[in-house]
Amino acid sequence: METSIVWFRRDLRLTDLPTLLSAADMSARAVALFVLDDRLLRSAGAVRRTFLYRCLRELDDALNGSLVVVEGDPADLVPKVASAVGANSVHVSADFGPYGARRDAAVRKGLGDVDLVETGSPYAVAPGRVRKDDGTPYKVFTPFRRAWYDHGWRAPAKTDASTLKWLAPDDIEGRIQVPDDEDLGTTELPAAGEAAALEQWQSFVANDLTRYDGERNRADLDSTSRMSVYLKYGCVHPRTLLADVRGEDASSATLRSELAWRDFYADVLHHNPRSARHNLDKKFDRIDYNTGAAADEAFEAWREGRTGFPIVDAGMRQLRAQGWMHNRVRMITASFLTKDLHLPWWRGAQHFMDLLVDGDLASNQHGWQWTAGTGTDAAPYFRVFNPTTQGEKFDPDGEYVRRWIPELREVDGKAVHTLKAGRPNGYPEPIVDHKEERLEALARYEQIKAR
DNA sequence: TGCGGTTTAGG
DNA sequence: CTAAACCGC
Repeated sequence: METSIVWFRRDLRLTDLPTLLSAADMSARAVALFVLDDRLLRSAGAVRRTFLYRCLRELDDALNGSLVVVEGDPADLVPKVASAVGANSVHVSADFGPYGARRDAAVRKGLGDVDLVETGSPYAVAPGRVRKDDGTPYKVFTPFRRAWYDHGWRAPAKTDASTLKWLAPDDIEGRIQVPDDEDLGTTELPAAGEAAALEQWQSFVANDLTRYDGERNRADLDSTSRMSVYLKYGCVHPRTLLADVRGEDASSATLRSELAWRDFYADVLHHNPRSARHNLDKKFDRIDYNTGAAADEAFEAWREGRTGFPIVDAGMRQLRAQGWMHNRVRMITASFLTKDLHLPWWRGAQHFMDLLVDGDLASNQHGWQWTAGTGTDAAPYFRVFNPTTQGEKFDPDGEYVRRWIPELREVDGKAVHTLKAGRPNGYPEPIVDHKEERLEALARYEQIKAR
């Protein structure tokens, strides 16, 4: 009898299971396997580990308790489980990036005659598939999006895991319970799992989609889709979302475009694995960053939300409180770190990856590189966000700042952004002069441009 | 998903 | 005269 393993990676996609199973003719018996990968877990941060555990518990419920969880190195454990259950094949969604490729090679080696079958990707179009006519990858977003849209994608699979015959062998060595939640202090996370994802999505489409294009940049409104964390963990597939936003209205088009950014950055990282840690555009390797004790102190003030720039501090405090930050504010805080504090983007990107529950290597690192001006299709070097005018524009009544900075709660309206009447309750003076540091950033970019 | 200087519409 | 539109960096 045919026995297969469905190896769930970090993406716990229930959505596409029937498709991948029918494609593989896995009607007989299947083991649902998740490997708690030491190396990935350590780098994830407590917030993402805990959210992952919650997703796993939900998945286990959906599979009637037959999810097999083991802990360790996939290169050892996947072949071991395959051998224990006499599997003929292992099915896993495609991965990318330096670690994913190395891990796949190691797993494949251990499997011997057992097939390792890639059964899809957590993207509308898998990384590497959208290419120019000459076969090279796109380096600019807009033409990528056009080609991505022309390429198209199949309809989402229907979720019905209950029709599958899941095996839950008890004698698998190292099988463990999903770990308990870690202590997150007062951090509040969204509900985990596929049901929560679909509920949030349906509520967004019914109530907020029409306002999306006009209001998604407003930090003070809950006007974004909040899908990032569910996409990250595969609680929902982007094709499921795309199937619901096929309209020609501006909001549907903008939402599709945001999903195209996600696919674009995955594609960029797929073709340039080094760009997870290094400047994609090498000419920026020569740029002068601040270092030493004063730089570390500034970095600490940024991380803790006490830079004296209200919109920046509000964002950094929201990040700690929710493991999430509004996208517009991510750009503002990132611009501040790179262009006002003259610190390298990877220091900020690391902090975001430590705390963001939706932290995704491709989107995070390339979002940062976009702001820093070092990435593919990056913002031009002369574009420097002014934290005060950005605050006035995207938090016009100051509600967002007051929500996250208690010291400023008694300041009325948009005056919280300028604080001309003073800084109450010990809220700090600005740690830098934005006008000066903007010119300093332009001068440093000018330097590397010269040669 | 800039900024700042210049042009121009409108009163 | 003001503010929005325009435009080069």
